[in-house]
Amino acid sequence: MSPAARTRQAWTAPDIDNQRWPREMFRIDAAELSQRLLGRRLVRILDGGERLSGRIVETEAYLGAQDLAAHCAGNRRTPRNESMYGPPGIAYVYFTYGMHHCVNVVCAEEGSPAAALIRALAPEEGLDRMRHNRTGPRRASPLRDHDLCSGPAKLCQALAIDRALDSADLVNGDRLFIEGADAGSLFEQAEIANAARIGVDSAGSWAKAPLRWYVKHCPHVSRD
DNA sequence: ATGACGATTTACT
DNA sequence: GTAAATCGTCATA
Repeated sequence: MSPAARTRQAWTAPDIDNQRWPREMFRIDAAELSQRLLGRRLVRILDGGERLSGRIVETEAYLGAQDLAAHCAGNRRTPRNESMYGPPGIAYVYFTYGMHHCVNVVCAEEGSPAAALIRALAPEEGLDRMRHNRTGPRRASPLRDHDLCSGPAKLCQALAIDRALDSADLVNGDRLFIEGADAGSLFEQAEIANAARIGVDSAGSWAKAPLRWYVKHCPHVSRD
């Protein structure tokens, strides 16, 4: 389906190849990466080989030392956020609120902290396992598909992503990676919404910066 | 050693 | 709409 035709539909995943991203595709700034990730497939291979995946439909950019909403604001560097300073193409997984994990894709040059937060997926492979990971084996009514990965902590729970995957290499590793290596954006501008980031109200002037992107009319995003 | 906080989610009024 | 859950992490002492 052409991008133009897709704008008339509620949401259709764009065609992609199954090629993994090479390192150089991550050597870009976080805003660029955040947009380019949309439509690509995040793949998680569990111990034992089971494959879980979903299309990335919502992202946020955390730009670097100058970005007061970022964990690396003012070049703050601690054991927790060390991987933000690592080479492009690794994961930054952090733990927050005493119970949740979130996953970022580290980008830009090594030593220059920047990353794209993955905020939502349209789940593709392993939905039963995701449901189990999210709620356990028993539940009165099973979670609906659009409740599985519609938030940064939800998708980590669904895909079993935790601090063990912090700094995991998305280029050469075999536990977490991104597929769909065609160059450029997979969407027309009109198919993508751009808005302020979520949960960064205390970041002063940076709180309102439009650094969140999501696929319009997609039921799997965290919010519209 | 201590205290405050958090790139969230869920349940409840 | 509001509030609770829950604890690693970091700054301060």
